[in-house]
Amino acid sequence: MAKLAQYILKKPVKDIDCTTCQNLALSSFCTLKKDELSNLNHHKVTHRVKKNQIIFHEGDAAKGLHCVHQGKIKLYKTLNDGTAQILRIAKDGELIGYRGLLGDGRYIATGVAIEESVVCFIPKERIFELIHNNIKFTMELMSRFAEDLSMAENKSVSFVQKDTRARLAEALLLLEKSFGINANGQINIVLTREDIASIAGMATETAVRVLKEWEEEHIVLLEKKFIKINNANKLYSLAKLED
Amino acid sequence: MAKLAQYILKKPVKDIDCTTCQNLALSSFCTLKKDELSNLNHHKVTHRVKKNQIIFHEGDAAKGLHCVHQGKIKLYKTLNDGTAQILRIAKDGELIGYRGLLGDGRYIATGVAIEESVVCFIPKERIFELIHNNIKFTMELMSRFAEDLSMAENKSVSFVQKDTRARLAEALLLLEKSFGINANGQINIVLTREDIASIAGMATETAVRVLKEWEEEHIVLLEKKFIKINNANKLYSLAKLED
DNA sequence: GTGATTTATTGACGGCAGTCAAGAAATAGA
DNA sequence: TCTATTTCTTGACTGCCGTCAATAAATCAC
Repeated sequence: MAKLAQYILKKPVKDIDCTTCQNLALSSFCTLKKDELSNLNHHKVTHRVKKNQIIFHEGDAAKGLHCVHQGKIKLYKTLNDGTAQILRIAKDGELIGYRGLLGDGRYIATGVAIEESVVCFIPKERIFELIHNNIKFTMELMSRFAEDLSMAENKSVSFVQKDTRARLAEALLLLEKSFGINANGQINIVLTREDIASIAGMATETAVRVLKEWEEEHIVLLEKKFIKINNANKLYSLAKLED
Repeated sequence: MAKLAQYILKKPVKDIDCTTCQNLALSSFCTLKKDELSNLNHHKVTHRVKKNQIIFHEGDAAKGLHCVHQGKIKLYKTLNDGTAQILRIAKDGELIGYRGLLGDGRYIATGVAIEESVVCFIPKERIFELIHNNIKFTMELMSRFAEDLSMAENKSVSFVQKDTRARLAEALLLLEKSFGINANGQINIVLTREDIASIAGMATETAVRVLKEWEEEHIVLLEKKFIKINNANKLYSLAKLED
């Protein structure tokens, strides 16, 4: 795995305003009232993070949550044997680290930027304030949990019941759905083969082999690190998603 | 799989009172005030359900949530190919079906009694009322989600990274922790081998074989459907839980 | 640009665990 | 109780996919 920058370089960014944030509609903060938004804006700190920089560590005390302003943040758990398992990859407008606010107050995963990103930090006191005062926000946050939970459960069912091909097909379709496609029709995210394998829960070599096989069958088109899905229907049936 | 009784027999039970419920301290409702509790009591309906009776179906519109007063309720998802995957087994004092309250308002799993049980139903209107009026209850419910989420994520990591032995060891330890032991030191729950295999994410035959192997090594002691953990340390190391 | 490091690819090999099948044991239903 | 059904157990077989190893390609750091 790539060398990771261990600490956030303190590079606060000044010119981002929550009240006019481009991601507002996408984010959980869309439930906030005007004054709550300006309060949020006043207390948030924006950082520019470089590729491979860690934003928070699994097990660290959670001092607040982070909102991805721009970029992509990989969330993963590390196992005893050193291997990592990717839980999800957050994109613009998404909150990360919010699970650390509950329970034992520690982050349950590590967040690392997989590309240069801009992330806003919001102290947990402000979030608790919002939870207490804004029921819409609370419900929104709860829905977020429920959604994550559904995803996690579906994932664990897939992991245990499906073979590697089905899991990889599912992963590719999910990535396309989540990150969209670029001008060339390719899935709009750059991942290493190792990351793709981790998302789909398999060995890197297996991911490489299956991708190659699918390229030969014109199901996908590979160009450098970009993947284009040529035959989504075929992938759907391989993923055994719906009947 | 056993034949399932498809509908709840309407056998309301009258003599259960939320305000004096034995499970109150264990349940999320411990956050409720006196008047909220009596209101809850007034609106809840208690049912006695028999073994193999379904309480709610995956995909059904959720009309409320259910609180297990006594018994054990298995929650599982059914896949396209008809195989089932157990998500968890709820016991006294636990809420089930609460995920149906958010998102698309449908139950995401099927709940079936694995032993004769008593379950209270609470209409979702009452729950929403509580969420709006009692921040402690809301936070409690959110913590519940967070905990479920952690469990689900740990599970999917286990499923993908660990071999069958580790998963089965983990499952047994979790069952003992969750359901305790009876007078004979056995895990206090009766499950079929098929259920155990489903919880641990493996074929029934594999679960049978590994259990037998462990019995020969005196790690567990099998007696009918009861399992006694003889060597928890060994199971811990097999499960590769902590370092 | 150039060397060092990381990432991707390919092949060979082997074992874990799933599937199928068939019989025994246990449980449920009448 | 007796029969039917379900559940458990065991064996045989197979193949998926993980691991190891070696090289090529790409990327990074300076």
